[in-house]
This record gives sequence, C-alpha cells and structure tokens, in this order.
Amino acid sequence: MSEDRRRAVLHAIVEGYVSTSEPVGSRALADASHLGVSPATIRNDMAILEEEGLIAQPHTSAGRIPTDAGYRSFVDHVAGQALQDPHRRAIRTFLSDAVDLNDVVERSVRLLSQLTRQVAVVQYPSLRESAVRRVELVRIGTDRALVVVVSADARVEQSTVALGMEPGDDEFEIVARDLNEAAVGLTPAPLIESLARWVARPGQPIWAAAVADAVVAAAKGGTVRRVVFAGTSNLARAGADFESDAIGSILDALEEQVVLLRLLHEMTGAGQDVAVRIGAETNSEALARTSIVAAGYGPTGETSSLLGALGPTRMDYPGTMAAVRAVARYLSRVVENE
Amino acid sequence: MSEDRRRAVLHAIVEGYVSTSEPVGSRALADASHLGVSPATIRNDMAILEEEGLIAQPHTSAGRIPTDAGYRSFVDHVAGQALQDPHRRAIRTFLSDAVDLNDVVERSVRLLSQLTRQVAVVQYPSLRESAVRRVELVRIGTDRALVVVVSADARVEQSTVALGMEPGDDEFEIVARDLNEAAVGLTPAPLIESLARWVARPGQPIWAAAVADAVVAAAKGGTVRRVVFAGTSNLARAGADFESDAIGSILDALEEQVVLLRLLHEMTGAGQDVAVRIGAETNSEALARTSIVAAGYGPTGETSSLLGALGPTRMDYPGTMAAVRAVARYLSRVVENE
DNA sequence: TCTGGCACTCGCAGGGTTCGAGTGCTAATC
DNA sequence: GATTAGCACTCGAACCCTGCGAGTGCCAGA
Repeated sequence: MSEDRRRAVLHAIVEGYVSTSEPVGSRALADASHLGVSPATIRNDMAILEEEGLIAQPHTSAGRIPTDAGYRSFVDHVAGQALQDPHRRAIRTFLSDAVDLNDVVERSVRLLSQLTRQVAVVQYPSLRESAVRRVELVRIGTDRALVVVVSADARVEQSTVALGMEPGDDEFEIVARDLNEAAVGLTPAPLIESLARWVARPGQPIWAAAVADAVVAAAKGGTVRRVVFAGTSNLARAGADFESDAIGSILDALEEQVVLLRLLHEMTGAGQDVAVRIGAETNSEALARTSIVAAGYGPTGETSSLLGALGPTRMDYPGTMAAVRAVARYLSRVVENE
Repeated sequence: MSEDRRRAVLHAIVEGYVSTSEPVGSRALADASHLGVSPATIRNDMAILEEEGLIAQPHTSAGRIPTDAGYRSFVDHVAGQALQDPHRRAIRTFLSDAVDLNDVVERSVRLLSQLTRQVAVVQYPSLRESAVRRVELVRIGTDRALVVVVSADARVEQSTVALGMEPGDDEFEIVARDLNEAAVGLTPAPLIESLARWVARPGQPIWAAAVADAVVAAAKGGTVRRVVFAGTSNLARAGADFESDAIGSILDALEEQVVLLRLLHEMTGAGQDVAVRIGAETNSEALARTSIVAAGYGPTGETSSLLGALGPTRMDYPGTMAAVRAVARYLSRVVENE
C-alpha cells in the first residue's frame, strides 16, 4: 500500500526537519529511515506529497520541508505519546511544593516552559461557583469604593467601583454592613436574587446597584482572565526559525494578551484533551509562523481554564503535546484539592 | 581649552553612534558638529580619548564607538533634559484613566516602554504603613488557612498559612473572630503588640502564632515584591546590538526577577533622582551589554519602590532618563492620592 | 596648538568560480 | 504496475580575488 508509505515518508520528513532544522532530501531519508526503499521511490512519493500541498522545497536544489498542512496531517495521525519518566517526576515534585494559588500557577508555567522548551502560557483558573464568605466595602477617596469578596473556597477577588456621587460616611458604613448581611453564605444563583432585593429596598442609594454588580461578578469568578507566561527566551533561542523582526511581533502579541485569549478561547471548543493550532491556523499575522499546543484544565467535569505552549511551527509536536497534557492533568488535580 | 573640546568630541561620538549605530569617524564628526575644527584635530582628541579608555575602535580602519566608561562620562556630564511636550501629555492622559492599583502599574509599565522604546520595569509599590481594616481567616483543606488582610488604604493582601494540626471547626471560628477583634483598626506598631498579647492568651492554640505572623507581614506591606515588565519586544528589535543568543539570556534574567531586584535595590542608594547602570556596571553576565535607567517613586518623603528602563548600552540616555524621571514623578503623585 | 597632506591599513561589497546536494526523467528490472 | 539505477540538470552556499574607500597615524608647516 503506497499510501501508508507516503504517510511514513511525510512523518520522517517532519521528524527530520524538526530535529535538524534543515530540509531533508531523498537520500538522507532513505539511509536514515527503515522503510526499505531507494531514494528514487521516495522521490516519487515526495512528488505526490508536494502535489497534495503537504511539503514544499525552499528552493530548487534543496530537500523538502513540511508545510502547515503537512504538520497538521502529522499531528492528526500521531498517536499520543507517553511522557518521559524524569519529566513525570519533575512535574510531581515541582507542583507539590506550591503554597498557594499564585504559586501553583507560577510554578506550572515555569515547569511547562522547561519541559517543552517553548513559551508556556497559563491562564489563571476561574473560580468554581462557591458561596460568598465575606464582602468588604472600603472607601477610596470620596467617590469610589473597593469591593473585596472572599469566597468559601478561599479565593479573594477585588475590584474598584465608581459611586458616581459622594455619600456620607455614616451612610456608607450602613450600606457596607447591610450588603454583607445580604450576601454572606450565598452561591451565585441565590446571591443575585438576594442582592436584587437588597438594591430595591426603599431608601437604598443609587450606587448600591453598581456595588451589587461588582459583588456578583466577583462571586462568579472575577472578570479578569489573566494570563502568565514563562520561557520567552526560548523564542529568542529559536531565532533561526523566524524572520528578523518576527520575534518582536510575537512578543508584542503575547503582551497584548488579547490575541492569545481569543485564540485559547477558540481552541476550547474542540473537546479533545489537547488542541493544536499550526501556523496560519492561528489567524493572527504575528503568530503566522508559530504553533500553539493547548489543553484545558480545571476541576473534574469542567475544564474551565487553559494552558499551553507556543513555539515555532517547527516544533516537537508529540513531545510538546505530552508535556502539555501531563501538566494540565496535574494542575487539574491540584486545583481540585485546593 | 582643549579638555572642553575633548568632552564635546566624546559627546558627539556618543550621540552619533546612538543615532546611527555606526562607528563615527573624524571627518563625519567635523562636518556634522559645530565645533569649528578640522578632522585632524579631532583625530588627536580621539587618540587621547582612546588612551583614557572612553572610546574604542571595532577594527583598525573604522570610526570610534564609546566604551562603557565613555557612556558613563557622557551620562555624568549631561544636564537633565526636559521631556517632550506630547510625551508629557501622554503620561497625564494615560495614567489618569486608571481605576485601581493594578491598573496603574500596568499602565505605567506600558507607557514607559512606549516612551523609551526599551524594556520597562515597574516594581509594585509597597504599602504605606496603614491600619488594618479587617482580617479574614478562611479554612483551606483541614490543616491550612488563608489569611486575608484588608487595610485602611484599600489594599488587599493574602497569604496561606500551614497550621501544623487540624483544629476543630468551632475552635477555628472562635479564633478567627477573636483575631479580627484583636487586629482591627491598628497600625503595624500597636498591631504587633496587640497580637503578641492575643497569641499569649491562655488556651490559645499553637497555630495562632503563625497566623499572627502572617497578619503582621501583610499589614507591613506584604512579603512579595513583584516586578512587571513591558516592551520586551524592543529588545528583539534592537537585535543588532546583541550577540545571537544574548537576547535569550536577557529574557531569562528578566523572568528570574532575582537579578533585577538586586540590581534595582542597589541603585536606590545613590539618592539622586535617576540612577544609571551601564554595561558591566550591572555586575551581571547576562546584562553585560545592557544599561538600566532607574528612579525611585512613592509618596512624598519616601521613595519606596522603583521603576526603570532597560536596553542596549547604545541607548538614548538623556531621553530615557527624562522619561523615567517623568513617569516616576507622575506615579508618585498617583500613589499619593490613592 | 592647530591644520593640511600623505602613506598605510583593512573591512566590505561585488563578481566569478567551484562544489555538491538534490531533483526529475527515462529506461530497465522485479 | 511498482521499484530501481542511472544520468543530466539546477541552483544555492562557500570560497577566492580584487578594488574601493573610509578612516587612521604621523609629520611638517602655519
């Protein structure tokens, strides 16, 4: 069956190019791989693969390199790979020492960047739906307030609210106390009702509505979905894979966070454990020569947040996928127990 | 006075090299600058400057470039420069829209990176000494607790404490309530006393001490001194100034934070408004080809935190210094009013 | 102290050549 | 029909050579 061999040839090209970063030719491929055919045969297969748009040659007298479509085919047909044992141990020891949520996220992102040798990205875990334990309202200046919500699962959310007027201190204190009473112990669903009643009370100032909104938002899991990176230096090290100023654009895109958040969000849908976007599939000019391997994580049942690795299209997909998958699993477990 | 002219020559060399990034020769210098002397004279001055170690030539038949010492001399003798007017306006509009502390820091660091076209670094402002407004103790698992301290100046600090045992729920609740009573309304000095008495109460569990420590630490301003960056892409864009893999090392050093924090800390001492470290003065291998311009900021009287810009030694020192100074001033003002 | 002149150095850019990896095609073979 | 060996061809990378010119240091004269 020549189709099987063609696939083998494609895979060999991908692996060869990934490890040497040089176009791979028919002879080298025939020598190194264990498909027992001659270079000429491989050349024929290559011609077909090229027709199918899976490989290309940078210039006439060079070997072949995979196209985005070639990588895609490779990724889709590669069986999941087990993580190397030392890596497995690294994950366990690395994450088990974490002291709080920040620390967990911080450690995860570093770990992931080390395992993959790519830029690692971890989105902060979203809160689970949990009861409000305490609401604190603190005055800032004359016309703003800080809302702090401590939830029963030990997370702290804060946000600032513009009051739109300057209430008296007494009034402010009373509202703060009432608010706490109206909110404590409730999970989001009843909380919303309770606060709606609270806002509607006769004599309640207008700004109570804004405060209530902030409390609800915080209880639901906060509004901000921050993202942290590590390993940006790996980008610089892979310099040869990018045009001169592409690295700058990529770093900008990362700092923006917007592009990345959109992309991670889009990748959730698929539902498989690990999702991969290759090159132009990122739909982002800056990231056109990069690939992203991402996975969801979170308490069982809901994969509420994402983490992933970003690197040049010429990356070790099986290895990266294994690492991303493994870190996502461990992180899920940690988040679960917190 | 030939010494004055030598200095002028040095400054012209620095300015020329900074703007063109090419070694500057005697003729070009004679043409462009308005010291009315011939190239030959300038060559003589150059010979002396080179003897003094202030300039060097990359190779025999090339112009001169400043050494670290040359930049140092330049920086020390340059009068403070005023910030350009559009920049001044940019700072005002940019920072005035900020809604909370995070936002202020976030905006500042972006702004600074845009103004300087370098990597900007801002250390989170330390808390002022302020009274505790509320302490919340939340249980995590069975043997740990989350301590949340809301201070009167509207900041929220949290940390996790290992209890070392598994207290009963009732006991835990009582301790939490007592703790709050013992702490509320106190500034650090009396707080420490009050909590010491509280810990010593008969029947108080052992873990109360650990909790008390956490509260004090939080009230004093938190233990972590985080640093945020922006504009790392500017490093990549200045690629020509660095050897191939130097950018990677620099990014690593930034992510580490340790090196940077030490460095910023060292720079505080000097007491002038803006401090500059050039090349090898950073005492860091990774940063050997970079310079840092830093300034302290904080409420009047105490410059409690630092911010700065980091870039290749070949940077526009006067411009960068002006921008750093200006942002530090505005930021001080903002922190003051919060 | 400055300047003009001059001989000298040396990196860089351009052009030509060689080398070899890799290809596509065709004809022979399994 | 699939595979292979052979062969002519292409074309980028590396190398060498050369000329150019920017820049220098030094010396003698103003």
